[in-house]
Amino acid sequence: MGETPPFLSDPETTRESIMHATYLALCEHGYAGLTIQRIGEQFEKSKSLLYHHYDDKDELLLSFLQFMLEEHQSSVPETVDDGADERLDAMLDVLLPPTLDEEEQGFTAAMVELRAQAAHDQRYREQYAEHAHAFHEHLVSVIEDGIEEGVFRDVDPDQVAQFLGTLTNGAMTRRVTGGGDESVTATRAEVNAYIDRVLRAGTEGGE
Amino acid sequence: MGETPPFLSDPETTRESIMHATYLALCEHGYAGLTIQRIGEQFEKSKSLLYHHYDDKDELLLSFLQFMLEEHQSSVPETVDDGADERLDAMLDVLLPPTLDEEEQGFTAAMVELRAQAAHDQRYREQYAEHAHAFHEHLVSVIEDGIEEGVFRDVDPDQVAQFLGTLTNGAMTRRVTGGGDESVTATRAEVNAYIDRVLRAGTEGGE
DNA sequence: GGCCGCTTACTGAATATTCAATCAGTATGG
DNA sequence: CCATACTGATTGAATATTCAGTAAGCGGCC
Repeated sequence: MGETPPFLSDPETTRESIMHATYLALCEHGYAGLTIQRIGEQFEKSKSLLYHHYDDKDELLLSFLQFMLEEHQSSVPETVDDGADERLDAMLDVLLPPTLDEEEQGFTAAMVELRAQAAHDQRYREQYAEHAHAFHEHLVSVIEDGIEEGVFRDVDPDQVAQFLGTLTNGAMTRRVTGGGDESVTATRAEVNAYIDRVLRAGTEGGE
Repeated sequence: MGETPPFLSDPETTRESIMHATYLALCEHGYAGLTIQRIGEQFEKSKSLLYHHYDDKDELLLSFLQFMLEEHQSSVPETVDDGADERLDAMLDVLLPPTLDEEEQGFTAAMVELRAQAAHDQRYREQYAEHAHAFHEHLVSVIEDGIEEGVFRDVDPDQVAQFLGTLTNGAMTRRVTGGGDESVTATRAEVNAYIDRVLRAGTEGGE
């Protein structure tokens, strides 16, 4: 846990470097133990410099949340040349991989911890609502495409997208909070059953 | 937020009272802001008394986690006289209600925040793994019953239970972290589609 | 009954540590 | 020479935890 994720392995700006340090401190100590001191320890420059770039801890952490959400967003592929069913499959493969390497594990844990803050912090909630909305729209458009292409049934794209979003959220959380990888592999397998039976058009109820 | 939940409205022992105070402090300040001082503020007796009943903050919070998990467990119904499909439906109605009152909202938020700690604290992870296992077994037995009764297809009970567990986890998290109630109502509706098409036996692919 | 000794529940003040944040001051580069 | 990047020392508040001491219940025992 706490490995350098590839996306910021060599930060170019000081602010990026601070985001990097914050990430490492979060992985090591958890959100509740995330202090300016500990961020400073992971930071190659001095602790006081943090206050030169951010007004206070609050602003730093909110920036960090945005930073992480952007990173997460950019990890979901946006293929366009494939069919809708293949695009959906590709998304689910990225969102529900059978295992995670240490790096991905740390990132996922960080995301789960950050997300939980939204339960009592409205600004975090707003950030997540925005982020979830973008992801939702992405899913909706893939499903709509599938319906137009005739590979998906005439389902309610919004409803299906919420369903899949909930599922991927749950899998992400579960994996790093006691569920283990097997909870995700089983979920992934059953999602396929769902897609085949509920979503996919074709010879109705094809066994 | 921070209403007294019915399950500990009038604590009988001092330790129960401390759990109550901890719950209120968690609702008000979040896990990261959960200090002994603030627990003491919600507690009718003195702050130092906390150390008479618990070795340190760590032990208090771990006890609190167990306490909350037990409460959560007891909120899921265990009907026996109904058919398996009705029992499953009843469980999902409890786990994915269309809305939450303020009390339930606070409880859910607290559970989500606590759970996230498991991402970097192994003891929390162990507690959750145990809790999740019990819930999983409960689901499995309902599904197995359904298969025996002939109301469910011959699915893999373990896989389906993981799927539904992931789903309910995700819904719980999502609702209080920016998804809102509509994400859950949509999910609930689509779970019905899943149950009808994938799980339920009978006139195959019944529209 | 009434006093004793022991345990348990409880308190308020005090401790050392850690926290976020400030600030005066030093480089450095255009 | 001015702005920006940066540092080390420092402040005061908040932190977890301790501790000496009070109050109250309780079983025995003269």
